[in-house]
Amino acid sequence: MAATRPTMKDVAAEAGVSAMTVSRVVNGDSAVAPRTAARVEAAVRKLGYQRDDVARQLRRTHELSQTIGLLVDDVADPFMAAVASAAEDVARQRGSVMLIGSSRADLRREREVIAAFTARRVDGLILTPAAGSHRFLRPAQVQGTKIVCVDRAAPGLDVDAVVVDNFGAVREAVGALVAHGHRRIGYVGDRPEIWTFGERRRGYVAALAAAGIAADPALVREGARSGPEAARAVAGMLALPDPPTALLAGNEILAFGALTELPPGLAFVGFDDFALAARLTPPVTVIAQDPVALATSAAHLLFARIHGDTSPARTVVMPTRLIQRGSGEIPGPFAA
Amino acid sequence: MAATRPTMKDVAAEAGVSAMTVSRVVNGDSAVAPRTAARVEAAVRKLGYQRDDVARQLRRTHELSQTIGLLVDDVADPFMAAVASAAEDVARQRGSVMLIGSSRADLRREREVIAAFTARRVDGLILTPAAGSHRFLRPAQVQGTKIVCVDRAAPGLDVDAVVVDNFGAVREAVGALVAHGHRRIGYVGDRPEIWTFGERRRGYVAALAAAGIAADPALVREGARSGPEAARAVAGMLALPDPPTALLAGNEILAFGALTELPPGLAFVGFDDFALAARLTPPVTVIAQDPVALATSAAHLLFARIHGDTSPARTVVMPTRLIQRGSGEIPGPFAA
DNA sequence: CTTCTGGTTGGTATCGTTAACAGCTTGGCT
DNA sequence: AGCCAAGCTGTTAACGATACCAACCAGAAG
Repeated sequence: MAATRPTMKDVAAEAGVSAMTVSRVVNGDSAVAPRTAARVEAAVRKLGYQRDDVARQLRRTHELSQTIGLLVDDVADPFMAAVASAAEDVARQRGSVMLIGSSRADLRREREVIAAFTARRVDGLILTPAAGSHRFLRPAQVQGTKIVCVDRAAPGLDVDAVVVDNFGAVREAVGALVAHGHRRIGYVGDRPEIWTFGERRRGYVAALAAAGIAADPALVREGARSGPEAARAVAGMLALPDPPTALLAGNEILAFGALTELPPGLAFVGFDDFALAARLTPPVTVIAQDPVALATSAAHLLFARIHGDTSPARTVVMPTRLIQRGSGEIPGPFAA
Repeated sequence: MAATRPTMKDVAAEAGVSAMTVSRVVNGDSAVAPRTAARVEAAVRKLGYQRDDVARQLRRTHELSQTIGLLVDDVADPFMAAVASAAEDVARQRGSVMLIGSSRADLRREREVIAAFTARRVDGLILTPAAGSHRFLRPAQVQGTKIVCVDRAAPGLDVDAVVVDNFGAVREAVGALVAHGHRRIGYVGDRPEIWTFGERRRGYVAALAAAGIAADPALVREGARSGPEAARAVAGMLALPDPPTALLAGNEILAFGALTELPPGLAFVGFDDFALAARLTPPVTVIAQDPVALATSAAHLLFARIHGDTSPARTVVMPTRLIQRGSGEIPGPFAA
């Protein structure tokens, strides 16, 4: 049957010493005679003892728990997966473990998961905040939980964030489409209430405005959260009497969906680079960002805060790069 | 400054009751007079109190910690990301949070992360075991930590596993290539010491043997763990005096790498389906499996164990499907 | 009036670990 | 011998929550 987990007391009895001595040995405290330490170590091995970090954390309430929490929309999203991988790498380097949760863009779910994390005394949180106010994080923050946002800013919360210039990147990409002779440019994005997608749409609108093109609401489809949804949105646009000649997809997942519906000859730009972009026909022009660099930077920032950095909250903006591979350079009807 | 986290004692003082009463209110115990409960709730809100689950877990040592651990090779791998997402979903449904770690196929790292997890009293572990013996998990298992493997079996450990028939799937796919007239078929895989890739190679070898084709070691490149490594492996094979006319890639990441080097006319089959497979030229034939179903099944199995299922360890085999899209049906030199 | 019941509340000990301090050796020095 | 320092080990009391039991109160029953 399930043997119960041995405690320091058990090890102490086995080795004929006090629990305190076991503690010292287990934690590598030098002030133990080598012979005693050897006896304790033998007992540890014999019983299969492992220190109980739950009890340890309780006793050492003012020390760190060496646990951080990561909250993303959905780990299955390749961008978020890269973020999670990079964040966990840094956590490991810093001797911490990482709790992970998916909000699925649902603020209530995000709240619940964060509550479960803070109840376990995480030292800090890395978030891709869902839409809506994150004021609810204030108490946790006041009580010492460090918070860093990645990919998105958190409305109503004074925290560090590591993001890219979504507005500028999209404005540039749409500007390039305009320069290639497009005036009817479609945009498929996720919910604009999510900071990142709000910024991207702003960039789209700004580029059109700068070119003196009136924005057509029929060419903007937002709230798509999956490939099939994006595909339907694109199909809808293409069925218009005056369909777009170019299209911008707001992220990798939406790009995949859009590409399934994309007719040849339609110009296309996607946000986020992906493995096979160069292999498609035509090769896909993308706005590339570096999720690993974003997350690594965010994680380092978090650990700096955890270890006492109290400087004012800052927002780190990482670069994006427009990679022109062909699909975005297909000339439009107004090409020179 | 960082206000310190309020405790039940603080709430009790604020509400003019004992800590015990606060505990009852916080945990929804009914035996509290409504007026008292209201006073306590007001104090909880006023102080921003949240129950400390670390202390709670310690006191309730024989209850569950409502925490599970997931250990994968690398969350950034799309297959593993899907697994993580699905596992976390189930955990959440079951009221648990999930710790995540990446082994990067390094057994030592896997051990360390698992130790950090068990020290935090996880109720169970979902693993994609790296190469090597997992005997080291025995003590944790004996002490009650439930373990389920997903995607891979764990050599030397008596645990549940949810996998696909990698051997049969690859044998079928390679058999199909042979049937299309190929005799020089290349294989790019990860380290065969990892159970899954061992099985896949066995399938490859068995299919060739069944067709009476002598295996050529120059056509087998193993140990590739990234796109670029797979690309180099493929380039190496193609530079042979007698290059392959067909190629099988052992997983999604390797397929992406291989595809960058793949000349037109070479038949190709990849293990794992991916979003743009149908969009490539030619469309890519794949062996599809369902990582979400695998992980969901594994997680349900784990929670069943956690909640007392003591039946003998079982291995669940989920289906794969050969999706013929074109690249795998390109005829070879021996086509009828 | 006493006893009892049921509903509510509080006290105490404990989970496993460790900080702080106390106590015991041993050996060296005067 | 006497004393002290250094090195090692043990004791006690927490950390914050809760299981268990005791105590209290009102009102009902006898």
